[in-house]
Amino acid sequence: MSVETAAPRITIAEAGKHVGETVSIPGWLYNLRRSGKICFPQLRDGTGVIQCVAVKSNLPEETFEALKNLTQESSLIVTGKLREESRAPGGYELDVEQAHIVQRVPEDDPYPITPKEHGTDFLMDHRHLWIRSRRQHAILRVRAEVIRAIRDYFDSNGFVLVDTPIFTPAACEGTTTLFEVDYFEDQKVYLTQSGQLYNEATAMAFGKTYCFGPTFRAEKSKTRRHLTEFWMVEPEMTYADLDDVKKVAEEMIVFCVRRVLDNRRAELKELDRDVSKLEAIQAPFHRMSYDDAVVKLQAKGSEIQWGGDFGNADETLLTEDLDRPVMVDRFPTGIKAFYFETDPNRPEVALGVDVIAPEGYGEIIGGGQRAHSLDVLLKRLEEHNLPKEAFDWYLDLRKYGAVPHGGFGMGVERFTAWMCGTEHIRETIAFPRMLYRTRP
RNA sequence: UCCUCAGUAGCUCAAUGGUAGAGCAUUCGGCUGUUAACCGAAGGGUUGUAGGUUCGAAUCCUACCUGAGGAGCCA
Repeated sequence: MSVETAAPRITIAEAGKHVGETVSIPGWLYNLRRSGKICFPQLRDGTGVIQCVAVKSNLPEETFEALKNLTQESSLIVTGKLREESRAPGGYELDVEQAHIVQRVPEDDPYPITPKEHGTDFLMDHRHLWIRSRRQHAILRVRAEVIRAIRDYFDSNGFVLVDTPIFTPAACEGTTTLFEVDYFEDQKVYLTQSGQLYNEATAMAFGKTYCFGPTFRAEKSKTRRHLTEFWMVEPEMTYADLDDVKKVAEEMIVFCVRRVLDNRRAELKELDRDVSKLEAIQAPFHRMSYDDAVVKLQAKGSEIQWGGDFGNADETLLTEDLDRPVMVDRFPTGIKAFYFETDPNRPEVALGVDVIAPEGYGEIIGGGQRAHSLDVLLKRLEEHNLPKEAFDWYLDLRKYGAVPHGGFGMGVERFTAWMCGTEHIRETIAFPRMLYRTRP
């Protein structure tokens, strides 16, 4: 059963197509300005905000009084005629003829988030309401666009979506950063930190696959770039080498940036995002070896030595003079996970690649070519002190038709933060999970 | 885990060791074109918690709690 309205029901986003018509719009009171015998309720409905005009002399007494004294975020259905209006924010205005108040927010317990400024702690405590605000609303719409673009890219380029489990029996890579969960019969399982090992199995079955879902990292990282629960897309390709991985990463990023620019212009404007920075994201990206990156960083004053991993400041330094992402490859084997293929000409470097976004957004993609020889993998497990038995099924992939293959993982929130130009990753997911925050 | 900063009205913030303040929000009054409207008035406080110094503490000291920023860690 659908909700009854006095006139044909439309959304605010559709207002332009109904100028001159009498329509009903269900929504919530975003803000209200009034002046004696006229008032301007601003209605939001999730698709936009529209200013309404209620004039005392044109309305029944109780309708005007109800509107004039309405409280912020009260739910209501307004009915009236739409017209273009240059004075109204948004360009269209609705002359109220009827108003049905669905639920009035009581004034002794008013909506806590006013149009004025608030602090981080307060807003995070009210995250369930904060997502109604224009800025948060815009960010989450960009996120949805990013996710849709990612899916479209892989779906239309021969990748098959095969999702991997969230409960996993052991570490994919390291061991210390896993959330442990009680399973039946005193068993322990862990929340996935990457679907990659399973992706390697599915890619051997389908050729090209990807998984896309939540990922969990029990790292005690307290930075503006870390969540304990985040969404990651991970493609995996067979008969592919490091260059193939880099090419797909580059193509996918350009595709997603284009989609955001094409479809979420209004949201980027709401966020005051400098879109020229995003227009500049074109192939080819900058390409650089780890060796050259270390030299460049040292020249810029970094303390980094060959063999060390980049810090946050290093990533920013590396891209500060660049207008598009940089792909850094061939990292020291020692700082990469056990499953990376090594360079046949230089066993001391791994065939991994990080894609580092400009403007200080840091690593958005990590990936590379996987070791595909059984002997190499066995040796590597030993070097990393990992139990061979836990990886028996994974090692099967090297016994039964091993081929060169590779892939990468991209964090959706970091990518969205980059698109939106947000300071902190916590705004790019509806209900962020962080080191010291799991509510609401 | 470490470093730094912060905690005062529902919110954002003021207040030389000496009477607890403003704006917004709420309530009441005014205004027929407002743009985070404006004008007038009212209500609203155990200054994060527990100790200590002092004639006197929001202010100084100690511990703890909470939060923020950063470091480390980080596929």
